[in-house]
Amino acid sequence: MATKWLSPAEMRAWRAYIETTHQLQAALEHGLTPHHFSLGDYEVLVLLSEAPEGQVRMCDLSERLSLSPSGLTRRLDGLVKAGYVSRAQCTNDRRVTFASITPTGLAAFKAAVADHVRSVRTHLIDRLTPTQIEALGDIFIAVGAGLAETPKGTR
Amino acid sequence: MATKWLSPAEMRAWRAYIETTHQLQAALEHGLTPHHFSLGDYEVLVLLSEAPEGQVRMCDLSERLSLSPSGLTRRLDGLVKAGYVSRAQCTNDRRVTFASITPTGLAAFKAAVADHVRSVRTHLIDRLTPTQIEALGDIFIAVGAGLAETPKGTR
DNA sequence: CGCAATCATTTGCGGTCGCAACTATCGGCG
DNA sequence: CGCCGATAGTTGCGACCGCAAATGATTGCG
Repeated sequence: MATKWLSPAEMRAWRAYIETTHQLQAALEHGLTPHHFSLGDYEVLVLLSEAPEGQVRMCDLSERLSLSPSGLTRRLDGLVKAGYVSRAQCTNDRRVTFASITPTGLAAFKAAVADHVRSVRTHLIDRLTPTQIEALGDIFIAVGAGLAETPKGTR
Repeated sequence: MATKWLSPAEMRAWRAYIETTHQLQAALEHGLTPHHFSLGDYEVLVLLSEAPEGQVRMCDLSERLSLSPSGLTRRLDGLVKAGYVSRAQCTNDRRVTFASITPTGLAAFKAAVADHVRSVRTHLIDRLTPTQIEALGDIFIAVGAGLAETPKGTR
């Protein structure tokens, strides 16, 4: 079967994406170090702080973070040890555990948000025109939709 | 100082990017498992196979891969153990070692390329219009340029 | 020339993550 | 009611990676 190669424009886009995405992640990670937690920890706090009761089932968290269950367990371990998150058993279904943000965690999160937003701006948003920002959203929503509809076996 | 928050469009782009990028990487990684190496290994082989003599200085490799020196050492360890890459001392400057692709490595790489390109197509390229592909390249080239010009201390 | 700063690479260490296996719990169907 | 399969979470294990320190080699300046 003949392979359909990438055109120059496709190659350019693909390489730019692959080469830059790691650097961008590292830069954002670095921007959070003064606050003593990682980008992954930050994302947990984002989701918890947005949740109605400040708590989310582990199961749902791992899916929304694209993290394996064990990965989430360990990430929570760190946040619990830091006092930012606590675990709460669900009385209704005793299999499920809620991750719940503590007042300390919420305070730490609020203290970090401004820095992080500034970081996202300087490294990503402010580099782009409004048209490009629109396109960026469109592109990754389309790609995400494609990944979501792919059967899990084929992943 | 007042924090400038993200507009809805900016938030949409940022979230779509962050949430999708991990999944995309995982999907591409998964597509290489039948060939018994990781996306990181694959990227090493790409750079080596493109190099004039099939060899690149460790130093240059680590920079082009956005990998720490130690990370590259370990990644090469694996590739050397697999027989895909060999280390060669530079006679001119005995500090440097070249990573050099072996015939076995080249064969394994060539066997994987078609699968990988197909994977990139199905998960990314074929989801986008030509206009979006152009925009994707522009966007990450701009972001990459911004990251490159940032002083290292600020990273 | 000779010493100090620099550079290229490796190693020890700790942290993060995924997979597979295990435990505990729930739900449905006979 | 009782069992089987599915679901939620944790743990053992191994892989990968970054930082800091160590080693060996080179360069430059006095």
